[in-house]
Amino acid sequence: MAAAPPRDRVTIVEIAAAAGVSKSTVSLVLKGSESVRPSTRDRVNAAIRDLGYVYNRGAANLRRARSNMVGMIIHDLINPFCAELAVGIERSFQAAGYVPFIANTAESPVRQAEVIKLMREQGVAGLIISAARGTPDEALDGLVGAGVPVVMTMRRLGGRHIPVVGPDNRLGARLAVERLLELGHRRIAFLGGYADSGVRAERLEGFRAALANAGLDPDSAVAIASVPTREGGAQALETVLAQRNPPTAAVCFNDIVAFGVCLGLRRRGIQPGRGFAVIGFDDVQEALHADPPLTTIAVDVMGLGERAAQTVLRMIETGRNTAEDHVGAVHLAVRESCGGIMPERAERRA
Amino acid sequence: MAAAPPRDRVTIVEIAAAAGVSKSTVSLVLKGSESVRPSTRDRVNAAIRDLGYVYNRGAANLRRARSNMVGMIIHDLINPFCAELAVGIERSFQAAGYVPFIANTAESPVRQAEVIKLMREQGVAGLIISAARGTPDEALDGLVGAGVPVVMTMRRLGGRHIPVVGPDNRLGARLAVERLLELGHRRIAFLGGYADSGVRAERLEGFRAALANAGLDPDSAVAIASVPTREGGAQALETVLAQRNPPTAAVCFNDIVAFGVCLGLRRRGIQPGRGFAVIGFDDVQEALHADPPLTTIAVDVMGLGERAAQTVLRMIETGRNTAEDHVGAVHLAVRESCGGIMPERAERRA
DNA sequence: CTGAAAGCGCTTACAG
DNA sequence: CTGAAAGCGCTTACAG
Repeated sequence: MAAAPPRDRVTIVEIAAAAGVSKSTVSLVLKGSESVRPSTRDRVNAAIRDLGYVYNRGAANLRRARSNMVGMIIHDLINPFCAELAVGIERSFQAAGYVPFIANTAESPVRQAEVIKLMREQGVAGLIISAARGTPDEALDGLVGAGVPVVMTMRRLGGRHIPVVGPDNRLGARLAVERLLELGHRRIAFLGGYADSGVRAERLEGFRAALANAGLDPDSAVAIASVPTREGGAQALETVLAQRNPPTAAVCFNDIVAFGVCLGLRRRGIQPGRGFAVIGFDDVQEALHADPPLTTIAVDVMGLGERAAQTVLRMIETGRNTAEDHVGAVHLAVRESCGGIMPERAERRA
Repeated sequence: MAAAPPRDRVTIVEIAAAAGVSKSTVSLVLKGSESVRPSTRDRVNAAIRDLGYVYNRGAANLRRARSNMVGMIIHDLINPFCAELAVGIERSFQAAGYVPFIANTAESPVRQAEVIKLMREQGVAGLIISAARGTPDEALDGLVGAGVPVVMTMRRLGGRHIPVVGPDNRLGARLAVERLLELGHRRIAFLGGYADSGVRAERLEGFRAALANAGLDPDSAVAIASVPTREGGAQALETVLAQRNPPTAAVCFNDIVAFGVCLGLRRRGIQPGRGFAVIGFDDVQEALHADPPLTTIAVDVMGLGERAAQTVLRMIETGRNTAEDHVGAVHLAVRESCGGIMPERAERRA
């Protein structure tokens, strides 16, 4: 970073001089204090306008020992689910007058550690993090130990009391299975997601619970892990279809995997929702416009993002650095990929 | 913003006391100065470690009248193209030791104005912006007038000399048309994109130029504007198929529109690439995994993002606040949606 | 209702 | 090689 020629920024002392008051008074006007005489206020504001004054928030933060910056660390910004989450978070922060730093770790714990350090140095008032895969349990200890409010989204960190905001993974998976059972499926697979994923573990738990409830043996149901991508979904499908007595339906780790499963089905000439039922998880925007439209567990990502933001905001403003977890509502968004709906349309297609 | 209980941050004076040196020396150690005796340096570093010191970048920035923050303003972070762009930009900034503020304007010029104000107050050293639709030409005058380096991506602002980094829209569209002509198509439509979009105007220009080159009448080729979404694409397709003597192929404003066109085709029982050729623009990650894989103009978004970042970085570090435009290379990524490739596979499918 | 003074946590000449 | 002093642009008691 070479030096740029110093720009002469106009400061409150110049405003004070122009308005014929002290800089204390300018500061009072800036914060909208009631105790400034209107005529003085107007003079100051006129000077601000005329001189093109720009408030220096950094200086103010330093003096007040408080900051209006908040951080958000996202594990994969290119994932549409994460992008929607980020937008929801950002929206709330902006509305509350905070400015969000965003950083994408691309699932790298190393990068994540750097970013956390940077954010601390920058003096963020609080932080929301969707942790990279393989994040060590102690990754946030420094931050939390220093009293910085931290909220996790989606993913939990082992053994730490950090509030988590995420959807009801167990219930979601249960709803999906129940739907498939209603439609008459008995051999249902769980497809995709990293084997070591905590979110996957929860979804799988709901999946198995629903099977057990229905008197089926949850342990006999296949669950294939995969990278949570389209390719991963397609591969998981191949694996499962190669088995003797293959399933007739799948609950997928998430929508992206489900898209991959649908792709794989179509490659084999099977129409998703006709020959094989597919249900996703998340309800990303694309799900509605997929072909066929994807039945999925809607989690209201934006809402979760907003909730996470509200939670840190409250922690910041009350000075407490703990909060309750939030388990967000989910519901089944029934569309064509699981079959059994809109029989008239299905007829027409047949 | 209520007050949080002030945290007692450890500062360089405490480090200085613990190490038995002055704070000047601590500062020197912090910046890695050569002129500190190794034994002193080690003592200081030990104190830093022991006391859990965190550098206060805000204070440093204030004193140095320089900042390590840069801003990026994105018009729609949920759009995968924009997300990839953001990631490319962020990567370069991080690598250069700057910390990027990111803001999503969701195509709102009002929001954008707020965000620009906030970033100025925060003291960003430079800014990259993909402007919201309908941004007034003077939106960046304040910033630029104050000498803040600004680079635009993708979209240009009328009548202003702000460097723009974007793909070669004209060439891209030309390549697409040329391919379709080679494949024997003669009635080719241009589908999607807002009618008032500058990017669309450029792509359309390339489209028409290619037709004219081939001796076809560019004015007789249909161009249907639409919102640049899947729905928009599907509607544009409907419009065009309803005409007498409809086209047999389409160059689409972007990949999202192209996905919508493919969706619309399939709804009508037409296989994209067999009954109707479709070419997109951008080569978002999804294009490769779409069904069928989308032929499209690859623009190397991440590379454009990195280039934009390098450009502001150079402006920041040289103190100049102009730079050349960058017109990024493009190429045609041939896949199945335009037909004419992989005849063996096509045979097998038939 | 307004001003003088101190101080937030750093860096930067300038001495020595 | 190291220290004392000034100052970045604000805010905050404290007087008056």
